[in-house]
Amino acid sequence: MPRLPSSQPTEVELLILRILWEHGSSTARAIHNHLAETRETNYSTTVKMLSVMLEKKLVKRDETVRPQVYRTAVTQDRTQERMLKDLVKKAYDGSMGSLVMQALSSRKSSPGELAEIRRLLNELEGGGK
Amino acid sequence: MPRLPSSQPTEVELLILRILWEHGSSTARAIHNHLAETRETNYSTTVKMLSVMLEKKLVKRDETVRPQVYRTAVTQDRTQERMLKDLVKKAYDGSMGSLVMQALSSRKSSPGELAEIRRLLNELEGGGK
DNA sequence: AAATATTGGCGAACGAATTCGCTATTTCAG
DNA sequence: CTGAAATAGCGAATTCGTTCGCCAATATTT
Repeated sequence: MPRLPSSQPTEVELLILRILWEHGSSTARAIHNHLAETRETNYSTTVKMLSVMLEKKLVKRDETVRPQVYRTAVTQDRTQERMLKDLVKKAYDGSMGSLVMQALSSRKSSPGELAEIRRLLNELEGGGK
Repeated sequence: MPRLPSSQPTEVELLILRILWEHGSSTARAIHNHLAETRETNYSTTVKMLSVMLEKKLVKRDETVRPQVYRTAVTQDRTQERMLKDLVKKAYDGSMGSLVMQALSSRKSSPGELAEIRRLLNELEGGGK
């Protein structure tokens, strides 16, 4: 009757990771202050989440200093890639290509982004030969 | 102390939606048989999930026939788009472009897919003027 | 050093997601 | 028509994610 353990960072975990990616190593207090800008949350909750993330090895903690300092244990790239792959598997039947096409057509990317993508595309097709 | 109601189809809901998208309107039994190919699940569970999805308006039900027949109430495109947009917001800071770039570089798409994407890209840049 | 404030940690509580047992209803074979 | 088989529905149980209250430990202020 259970449910599978998610393997991907959850909603709040991701919020905290993003704060750490953006601001680098931080104390619980600093993390909480950033979090509190967006959501109504309690300091206790932040600390608890950090301890959960510590167990899941999503963050590491320097306990030699006071207050303790947290840093990420996963990179932003790898995390994004994992989540993306997961979405492709769950919703696009494994076809990354069809996801990309939908992404491009459904959303207007900026001209700069389009140029960037075109450059990447050239690289990929060139390298493939 | 709760958690927010997810707004996106959940794991199992998505599995059921995919079955319906692929096979069209189906009875609970037929849906269950497809589900059971992949996961160990009970007929009762399938029926329950369908009733939950009915409440959430993810599926509709024709009760005039016996056995009742379920069909989707959401399209695959819209669902994918929603989930994609959600991922972009949560993990890519809203930048669809950076998602696309990571998608293209991290995964080898087939040459056919790349050509298709290039075609789409031309169309987008052309149309933008 | 005592009082006060900040930091850290634990366990309880709640909703969401998923599961299934059990009962009721309907269908169908004989 | 009667009993067996399939279908439908309900409520309880379980896990995960998230929240917070409360207490302990540590640091800061007076």
